[in-house]
Amino acid sequence: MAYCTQTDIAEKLNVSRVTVSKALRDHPDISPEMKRRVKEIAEECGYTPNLIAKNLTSKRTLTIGIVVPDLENSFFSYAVDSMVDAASEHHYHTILTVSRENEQNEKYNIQSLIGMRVDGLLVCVSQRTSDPRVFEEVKKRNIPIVFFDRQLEGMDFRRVTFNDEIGAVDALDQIIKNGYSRIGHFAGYSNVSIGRKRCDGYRKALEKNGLKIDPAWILAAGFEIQDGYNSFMKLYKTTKMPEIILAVNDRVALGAYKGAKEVGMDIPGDIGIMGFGFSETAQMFSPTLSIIHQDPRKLGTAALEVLIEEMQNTGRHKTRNVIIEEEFIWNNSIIKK
Amino acid sequence: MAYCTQTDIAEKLNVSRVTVSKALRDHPDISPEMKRRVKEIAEECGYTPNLIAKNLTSKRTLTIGIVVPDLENSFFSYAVDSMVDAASEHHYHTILTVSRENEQNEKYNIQSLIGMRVDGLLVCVSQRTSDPRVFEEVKKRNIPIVFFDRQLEGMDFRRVTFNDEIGAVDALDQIIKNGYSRIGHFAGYSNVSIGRKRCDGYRKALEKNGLKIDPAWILAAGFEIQDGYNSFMKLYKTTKMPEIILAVNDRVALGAYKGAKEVGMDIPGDIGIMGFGFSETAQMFSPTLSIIHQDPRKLGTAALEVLIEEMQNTGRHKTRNVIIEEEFIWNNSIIKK
DNA sequence: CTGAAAGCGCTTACAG
DNA sequence: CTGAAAGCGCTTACAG
Repeated sequence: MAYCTQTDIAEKLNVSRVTVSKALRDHPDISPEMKRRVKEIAEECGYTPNLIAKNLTSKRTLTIGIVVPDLENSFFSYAVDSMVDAASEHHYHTILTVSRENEQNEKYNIQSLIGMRVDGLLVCVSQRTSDPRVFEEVKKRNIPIVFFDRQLEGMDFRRVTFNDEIGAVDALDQIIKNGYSRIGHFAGYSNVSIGRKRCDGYRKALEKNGLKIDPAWILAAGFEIQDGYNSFMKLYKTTKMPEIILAVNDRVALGAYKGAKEVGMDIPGDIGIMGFGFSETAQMFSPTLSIIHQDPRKLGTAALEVLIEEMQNTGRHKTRNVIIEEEFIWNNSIIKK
Repeated sequence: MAYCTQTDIAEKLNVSRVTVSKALRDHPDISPEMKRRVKEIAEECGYTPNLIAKNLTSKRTLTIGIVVPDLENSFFSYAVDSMVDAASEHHYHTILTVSRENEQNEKYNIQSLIGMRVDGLLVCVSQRTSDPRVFEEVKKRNIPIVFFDRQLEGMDFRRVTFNDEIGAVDALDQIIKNGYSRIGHFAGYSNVSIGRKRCDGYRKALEKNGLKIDPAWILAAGFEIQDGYNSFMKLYKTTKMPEIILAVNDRVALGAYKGAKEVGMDIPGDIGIMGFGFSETAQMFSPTLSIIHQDPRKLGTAALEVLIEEMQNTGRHKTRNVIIEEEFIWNNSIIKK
């Protein structure tokens, strides 16, 4: 027989199922001797509690559902990794689903997770998600949910995000204090929220430090390697190059590296490059990329903690939005004067 | 009320629970009119089937448990991503667990998955796993299981792996046919199976092509960036440098890049570098790294397919071990003569 | 300290 | 075409 159940154990011992159930859970009702006997048999017949049955009765699954847009983006891999870790510390299992940046998949995933009666939900919406219906469903059912990294505008769920604006200002403060003043920005598109916020941070930092903003140094070309490369080449053809380029992400920074290499400019000797990113990827660069560090592990861990709080309803001092600090890591792509 | 059940629907309609259950599943027993009415109410009250209860009765969970050593290794992220994709095509859910290269976690994860009564298991064991007991447990319970990438020696479960030896021979054949003959190898340690197999491939390729194997060109230093760097520096101090270096993985190749840069050698102009790896990482290199491509998606998809076969017991023509081919991708780190 | 009763939300097999 | 009965493996609340 493939699985041994509590009933099987009860029959062997000639006691009731209840006794077995209690003994297995170390319920104070049961005598030590009985517990010993029950556990012995359980061991013998290879008893594995049927979590499904347990969940049906207990109304809790001790399971958290995770929805990410894409695992191939290593940022999310790291975030998920830390969530899984943190969850298991709290004795929760995790069910991971991937929506591949597709709103339909995302909806389907969330519905499945509801069907599995997860105790809580950790979700990072796809780039295009706009339909709030599934989330209203979640709310109606009182399922605790926390958004991380990205947010669905207009919903009052709790969320954990980075503050790119502050991150950019802090980092550029350091750069400027170090004596740099000619700083350009390879921005994403301003109609994408991260693109806009990072660019805002860039502008604020310059203003704050009394530097003029030169529109020719803000190149809004996109988020991919090729875009960074193109921006670099375009900039190279102008007479006045900046000393530092702030890239909207690491892929764009990589494009700038490729461009610099092609035209024979040395990093950091001839030009300094920095970008929003995270440490593992920064180490892949040569020289290692100076980054405004968005630590996916901090994000993941924080999101899980907030969810736990939400699930235990201990959130008396709820802060609806948790902001994760970004930290400037001065690697080797900018000379420290 | 948070959740609406079949019973709720039945009461509203004054029919039995069975009727509702059948109507919802489009059972031929039920009249179209009744189905319509049931579905209408279901929609109205926001009915979501309780998968847990369903599973308890149906004895199937339509869920596959995945165990990986580490998500921070992007190789596994990609593999998992493709598994999740492929699984959902077959209408299976996936539960992902991460063991962090720790045998204890791994054991715990597998036991949990058994407890959740997953229909099948996809596992990549940790580097140190040696205790076969959990796996014997799995076998005793007749839970279909497929090992991927790594294998636990001595168990006769099905597995899906790469063949590094063939991959190396194929790639080096191309290199040698292209006119190169002085080829070195930055190996891992030979007591680790992947290190050994890749090195064997290197040796075989040279022998096959009638080239002498120079022990001074085989540097077995480890698997990390620093090891590649050290090997490069050591090699650089000798008088005779090879034309090509085959690195045991991409991290070691990266170390070699750093070394080359430091001593002012141009890749691919002064030296060619290649390594075992996969395409996304190779693109991060500058110049892009020539790789013996271990495609994690091919691996993941194949593992899932084998598992599905195993679960459906249709494996009449079972091949116990599925080998995934590696393909040489000639990027920009080696000059094509 | 032990157990009989009832139930979680669903399905299967059978009867009408 | 519809439903009463029994059951999946467990737990809770109550009685003895």
